[in-house]
Amino acid sequence: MPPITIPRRRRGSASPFFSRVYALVRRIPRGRVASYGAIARALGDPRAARTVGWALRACADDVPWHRVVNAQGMISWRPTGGYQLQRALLRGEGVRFTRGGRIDLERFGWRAL
DNA sequence: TGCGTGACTTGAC
DNA sequence: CGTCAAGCCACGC
Repeated sequence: MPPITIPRRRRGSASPFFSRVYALVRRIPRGRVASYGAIARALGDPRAARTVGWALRACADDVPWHRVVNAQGMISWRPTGGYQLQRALLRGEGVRFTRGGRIDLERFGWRAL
Protein backbone atom coordinates (compact mmCIF):
# COMPACT_ATOMS: atom_id res chain seq x y z
CA MET A 1 0.00 0.00 0.00
CA PRO A 2 1.55 3.30 -1.08
CA PRO A 3 1.99 6.01 1.51
CA ILE A 4 -0.96 8.32 1.63
CA THR A 5 -0.85 11.85 2.84
CA ILE A 6 -3.73 14.05 3.71
CA PRO A 7 -3.50 17.59 2.45
CA ARG A 8 -4.36 19.88 5.30
CA ARG A 9 -5.27 23.48 4.90
CA ARG A 10 -5.98 25.66 7.85
CA ARG A 11 -5.74 24.05 11.20
CA GLY A 12 -6.95 24.67 14.70
CA SER A 13 -9.75 27.11 14.18
CA ALA A 14 -10.50 29.09 17.31
CA SER A 15 -14.23 28.71 16.75
CA PRO A 16 -15.88 27.48 19.97
CA PHE A 17 -17.87 24.90 18.09
CA PHE A 18 -14.79 23.59 16.32
CA SER A 19 -12.90 23.36 19.60
CA ARG A 20 -15.67 21.36 21.16
CA VAL A 21 -15.74 19.05 18.17
CA TYR A 22 -12.03 18.41 18.61
CA ALA A 23 -12.37 17.89 22.34
CA LEU A 24 -15.10 15.34 21.84
CA VAL A 25 -13.42 13.49 19.00
CA ARG A 26 -10.28 13.24 21.13
CA ARG A 27 -12.31 11.24 23.64
CA ILE A 28 -13.27 8.53 21.16
CA PRO A 29 -11.47 5.40 22.34
CA ARG A 30 -9.20 3.37 20.12
CA GLY A 31 -11.09 0.88 18.00
CA ARG A 32 -14.33 2.83 18.22
CA VAL A 33 -16.05 5.17 15.79
CA ALA A 34 -18.66 7.91 15.99
CA SER A 35 -20.77 9.53 13.31
CA TYR A 36 -20.75 13.21 12.36
CA GLY A 37 -24.37 13.50 13.32
CA ALA A 38 -23.87 11.84 16.71
CA ILE A 39 -21.11 14.29 17.52
CA ALA A 40 -23.25 17.21 16.45
CA ARG A 41 -26.09 15.96 18.65
CA ALA A 42 -23.75 15.48 21.59
CA LEU A 43 -22.70 19.10 21.21
CA GLY A 44 -26.29 20.24 21.30
CA ASP A 45 -26.68 21.06 17.61
CA PRO A 46 -28.28 18.06 15.88
CA ARG A 47 -28.22 19.78 12.52
CA ALA A 48 -24.55 20.64 12.41
CA ALA A 49 -23.34 17.31 11.10
CA ARG A 50 -21.87 18.88 8.00
CA THR A 51 -20.11 21.45 10.11
CA VAL A 52 -18.45 18.66 12.08
CA GLY A 53 -17.01 17.40 8.83
CA TRP A 54 -15.91 20.92 8.02
CA ALA A 55 -14.15 21.15 11.36
CA LEU A 56 -12.35 17.85 10.93
CA ARG A 57 -11.14 18.99 7.56
CA ALA A 58 -8.72 21.29 9.32
CA CYS A 59 -8.18 19.56 12.64
CA ALA A 60 -4.97 19.45 14.66
CA ASP A 61 -2.62 16.48 14.60
CA ASP A 62 -3.74 15.07 17.94
CA VAL A 63 -7.35 14.68 16.83
CA PRO A 64 -8.25 11.13 15.81
CA TRP A 65 -10.29 12.30 12.84
CA HIS A 66 -10.24 8.82 11.33
CA ARG A 67 -12.64 7.60 14.04
CA VAL A 68 -15.45 9.64 12.58
CA VAL A 69 -17.58 8.14 9.83
CA ASN A 70 -21.05 8.80 8.49
CA ALA A 71 -24.31 7.52 9.96
CA GLN A 72 -24.25 4.47 7.73
CA GLY A 73 -20.90 3.32 9.09
CA MET A 74 -19.18 4.24 5.87
CA ILE A 75 -16.10 6.35 5.26
CA SER A 76 -17.23 9.53 3.61
CA TRP A 77 -15.69 10.22 0.25
CA ARG A 78 -13.90 13.49 -0.24
CA PRO A 79 -12.02 14.94 -3.18
CA THR A 80 -8.84 15.44 -1.16
CA GLY A 81 -8.45 11.71 -0.67
CA GLY A 82 -7.72 9.99 2.60
CA TYR A 83 -10.25 7.23 2.20
CA GLN A 84 -7.59 4.54 2.04
CA LEU A 85 -5.67 6.00 4.97
CA GLN A 86 -8.75 6.22 7.17
CA ARG A 87 -9.66 2.66 6.40
CA ALA A 88 -6.12 1.47 7.11
CA LEU A 89 -5.95 3.34 10.42
CA LEU A 90 -9.27 1.91 11.57
CA ARG A 91 -8.34 -1.61 10.57
CA GLY A 92 -5.12 -1.14 12.50
CA GLU A 93 -7.21 -0.44 15.59
CA GLY A 94 -9.24 -3.58 15.13
CA VAL A 95 -12.28 -2.10 13.43
CA ARG A 96 -13.71 -4.58 10.97
CA PHE A 97 -15.34 -3.74 7.67
CA THR A 98 -18.07 -5.61 5.87
CA ARG A 99 -17.67 -6.56 2.27
CA GLY A 100 -19.48 -3.41 1.28
CA GLY A 101 -16.90 -1.31 3.13
CA ARG A 102 -19.20 -0.64 6.05
CA ILE A 103 -18.59 -0.70 9.79
CA ASP A 104 -21.06 -2.36 12.13
CA LEU A 105 -21.93 0.56 14.37
CA GLU A 106 -23.65 -1.75 16.84
CA ARG A 107 -20.27 -3.27 17.53
CA PHE A 108 -17.80 -0.46 16.95
CA GLY A 109 -19.88 2.61 17.53
CA TRP A 110 -18.85 4.69 20.54
CA ARG A 111 -21.74 4.41 22.97
CA ALA A 112 -20.60 7.03 25.46
CA LEU A 113 -22.07 9.89 23.50
C1' DT B 1 -24.40 40.89 1.82
C1' DG B 2 -25.42 36.97 -1.23
C1' DC B 3 -24.65 32.47 -3.12
C1' DG B 4 -22.45 28.12 -4.05
C1' DT B 5 -20.30 24.26 -1.86
C1' DG B 6 -19.43 20.31 1.20
C1' DA B 7 -15.53 14.61 5.43
C1' DC B 8 -24.05 14.88 6.66
C1' DT B 9 -28.81 13.13 7.75
C1' DT B 10 -33.31 11.77 7.13
C1' DG B 11 -37.42 10.56 5.01
C1' DA B 12 -39.83 9.16 0.43
C1' DC B 13 -40.12 6.12 -3.24
C1' DC C 1 -31.46 -2.94 -0.47
C1' DG C 2 -30.71 1.54 -3.74
C1' DT C 3 -31.43 6.47 -5.36
C1' DC C 4 -33.26 11.32 -4.77
C1' DA C 5 -34.36 15.60 -2.74
C1' DA C 6 -34.59 18.77 0.85
C1' DG C 7 -32.88 20.76 5.10
C1' DC C 8 -28.78 22.61 7.61
C1' DC C 9 -24.59 25.18 9.10
C1' DA C 10 -20.14 27.47 8.38
C1' DC C 11 -16.86 29.10 5.00
C1' DG C 12 -15.03 31.71 1.16
C1' DC C 13 -15.25 34.32 -2.82
